[in-house]
Amino acid sequence: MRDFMAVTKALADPGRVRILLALRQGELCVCQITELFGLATSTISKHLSLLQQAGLVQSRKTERWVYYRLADKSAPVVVREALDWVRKSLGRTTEVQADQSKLKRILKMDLTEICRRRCRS
Amino acid sequence: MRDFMAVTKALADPGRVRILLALRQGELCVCQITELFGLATSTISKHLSLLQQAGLVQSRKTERWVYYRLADKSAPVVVREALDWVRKSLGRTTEVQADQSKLKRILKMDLTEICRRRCRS
DNA sequence: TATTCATTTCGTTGATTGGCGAAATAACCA
DNA sequence: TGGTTATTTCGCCAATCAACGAAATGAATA
Repeated sequence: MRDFMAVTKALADPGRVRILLALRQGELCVCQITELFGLATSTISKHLSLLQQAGLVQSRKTERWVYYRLADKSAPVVVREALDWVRKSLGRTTEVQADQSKLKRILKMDLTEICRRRCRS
Repeated sequence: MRDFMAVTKALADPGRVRILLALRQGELCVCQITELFGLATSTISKHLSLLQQAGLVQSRKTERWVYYRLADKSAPVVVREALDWVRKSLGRTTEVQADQSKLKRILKMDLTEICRRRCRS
């Protein structure tokens, strides 16, 4: 019950759900996600922390960046089914596809440039 | 997205999830659910209203009582899958089975007696 | 018609949550 | 070592939410 509620609470915010859907593309670093949604870095970091506590995402640190990715097949059943449900329910909505388009553009940019740009603004 | 978030927000409270699991037994009236969880009637009513708005439960009014039941097969896919996920994930946890035991005792009681008892306390 | 009774709605209170910027942390580079 | 840089943590504010009791609703009954 405890684990299940961690998952439902993590899914109860549209921003976090959109992060999960963005991660279908593959792993993303915090600054890319920040750029995608236009929120403060600290806000995104908090969301990611919550998603990770629920087991929905995993992270990996390389050089200066922390990459987040969706939980893999070794994750608990409740988590895998939650991710399947999210993908199936929202994968094709226009809102999410808009995120995907924007993300494609972001992925073409250089990581360091994204971060530098964000600091200026 | 809007509909999906209504469902996830509805599932983000343990009390509401326990209500859904209790309704596996079949339809229950508000006073029975109130008795089961020991919360104020107004609190339960609000939870049920939220669950209904999300499409997870349906209601039926008969004589003095309002009965709530789980959404049936005519419900949207996203709702049916949410209910399946909840049942599969939590159906056999000890916490939920405790609710079931208590519910069995409540179902043996007379409806009018449950309501009368609650008013006194 | 007036009353009773189950439920819903309303208004309030205390707790949780999402958002931000600033400070702390941790890893790389000069 | 000292300085940059990406991320996390902290402290704060505004908004949301769960819980309650009281008042309103609405249907059955006396």
